[in-house]
Amino acid sequence: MARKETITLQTILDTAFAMTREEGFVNVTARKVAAKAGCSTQPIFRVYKNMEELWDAVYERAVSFFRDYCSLYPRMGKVPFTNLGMAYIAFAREEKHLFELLFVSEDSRKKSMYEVLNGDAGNVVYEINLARVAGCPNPGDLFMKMWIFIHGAACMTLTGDYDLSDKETIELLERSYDAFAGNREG
Amino acid sequence: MARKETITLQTILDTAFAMTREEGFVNVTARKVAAKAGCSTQPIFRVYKNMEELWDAVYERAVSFFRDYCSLYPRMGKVPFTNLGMAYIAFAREEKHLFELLFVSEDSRKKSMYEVLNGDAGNVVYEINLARVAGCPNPGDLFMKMWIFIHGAACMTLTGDYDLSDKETIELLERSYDAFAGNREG
DNA sequence: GTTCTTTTATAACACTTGTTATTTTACTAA
DNA sequence: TTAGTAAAATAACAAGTGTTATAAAAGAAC
Repeated sequence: MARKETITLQTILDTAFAMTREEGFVNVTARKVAAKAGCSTQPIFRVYKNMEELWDAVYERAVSFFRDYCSLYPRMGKVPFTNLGMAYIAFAREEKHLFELLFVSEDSRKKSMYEVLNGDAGNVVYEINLARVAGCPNPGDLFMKMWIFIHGAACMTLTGDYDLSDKETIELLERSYDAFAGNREG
Repeated sequence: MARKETITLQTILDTAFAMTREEGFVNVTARKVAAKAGCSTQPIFRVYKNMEELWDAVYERAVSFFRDYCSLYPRMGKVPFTNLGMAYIAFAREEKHLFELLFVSEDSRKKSMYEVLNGDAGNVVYEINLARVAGCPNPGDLFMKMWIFIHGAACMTLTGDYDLSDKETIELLERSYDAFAGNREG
């Protein structure tokens, strides 16, 4: 009955999300997305009402991407919060633009940190319960301290002010946990 | 011999810096600065070769402003690093746009964190020596841990994910210091 | 093949940016 | 008062943005 659709919503969203990863959210403009997708700007405005809608979709995809990234990250920590912390810091190093969008930007659509962290898997709640089971008397307070520390390391990674290896970072997190938990240093 | 100068370099720099504090670096455009200063864009390009030069000047002023802010901040901490840490976190809360420019942005002119922290007063070196005098065996390592924590709290302040009072923050920093230093909790 | 419909491309509008050419203004020296 | 000079204002250019009006293209039904 009519011309066949060649540029789909998925094509556009995929392109825009890839651009966010590579060049940052700010560079996701109508013309640049169109150029990357090999079409004019028109197909964008057929499937999305306006750019705001596309940006919303990209943001939501970034949230999902982060949650998948964390749940797929190899579990290597011996103490609570270390798994999630290592994934978080690695994410800041490997996906700078996404980390910036999700956790440091002033973007109006930004969710709170804990909203992003608590995905379907419920990472934070899971980790806190893990700590409780491990015999920690005040796991919520301990998580807060640990997360301030982890977030600090991640943000410094982003700006190049933190440059420890994974091995060194694990050690650092484990020692910090012990310190916050009140265990003597070994 | 000629017309008297009415819009000086100082006027323009003051205006641009004030705008950075209030609206952020991104909003310091030629036309907006001119509007705020009550003139056309022409006087800007008389005293500065281009906007890049003005932005450079604004950035340098932000660095000075931060250093003054820290050295004027009331000293309230009982343990090392707490003074600087409290000032840093307060700066993130009170001067969001400046903090963003100096410590989290991807701006090309951004100095490293430690370069900014080590002003004429040599804050970091001073604090580390203070810790050494206080009998700390490894003040450099201790500072690193403390500063990751402090930076995390400051960055979370910026995004609204941290909202403790000054009193609570001091306590938090002092306990963290004790924890990192290996002192038992009281 | 013709007609109809939807998708895509082209072109344009209105706005913002840095920057520059031109004109106007204000002051000083003679 | 006049002439010269530097500062400031006006206006324009080129490039970028989101968005939309219009034209072209491609496939389906007849």
